[in-house]
Amino acid sequence: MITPSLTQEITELHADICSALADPTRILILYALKEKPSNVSSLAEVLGISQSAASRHLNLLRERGIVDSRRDGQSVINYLTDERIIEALDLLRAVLTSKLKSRAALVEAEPKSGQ
Amino acid sequence: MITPSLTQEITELHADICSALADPTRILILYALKEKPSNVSSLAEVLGISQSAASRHLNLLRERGIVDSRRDGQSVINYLTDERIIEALDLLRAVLTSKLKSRAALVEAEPKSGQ
DNA sequence: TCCTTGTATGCATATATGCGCATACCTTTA
DNA sequence: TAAAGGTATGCGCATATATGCATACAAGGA
Repeated sequence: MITPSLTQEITELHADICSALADPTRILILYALKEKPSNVSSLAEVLGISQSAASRHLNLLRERGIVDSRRDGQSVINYLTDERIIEALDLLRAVLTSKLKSRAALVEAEPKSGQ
Repeated sequence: MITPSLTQEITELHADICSALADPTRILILYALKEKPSNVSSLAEVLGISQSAASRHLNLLRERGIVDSRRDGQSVINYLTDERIIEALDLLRAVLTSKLKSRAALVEAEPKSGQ
């Protein structure tokens, strides 16, 4: 029973995942967690952001199911739930790189100030 | 010469691409364009959105370099610039599907109203 | 040149997002 | 149980985003 509204609901969830990636700080957080699961405050320190900002970003990522956490003593360790998120980010970064490169090539070829 | 601020700038561009995907309507637009490049108003009609909304979404996608357009008579044909965007979307949708499935499995196993 | 079709945009508005600050909350340990 | 480390959150604010409506623009045909 696939209704149009069901499709739309899934598309909204799809967009929710994308919007979780739509912030520079969260992107940095995700790559950092890929390297090393860690707790809120050390993450905040590493990335040079406030503790509250880190907490909120992680909370959002948890709500979206992209990050999960387990208690370890007095701190809470956060980790990625699915490496495919990183794969997707890498793909998108590759797209970005291609664009930057071709733009650079244009500048090379056309010295008369592009646009 | 890789400065921290350069890294940050790239991360911001990375996030810009992600945020282009962070809207249900735009996701539908991208999948529709993958199937068939098309002009603003037919896209609007197919997706059941207003012409102005379609125009603005396409404009944003163009600014981000995800969509490009060429004039064809009186209409403007829009098309994807890079199929990897779709790959990334598919990856993220797969992540979503996994989560929905495992959540469903939990409901199966645990009939005492989850959470 | 005027009209039609197709597209972009200014305006107003409702909503969402990110952040710092201060503070409340939860665990563990002394 | 009190103190300390670590985490979450209410509040206020500045900013960004999405949308409809009406309208300005652009290109092709009569």
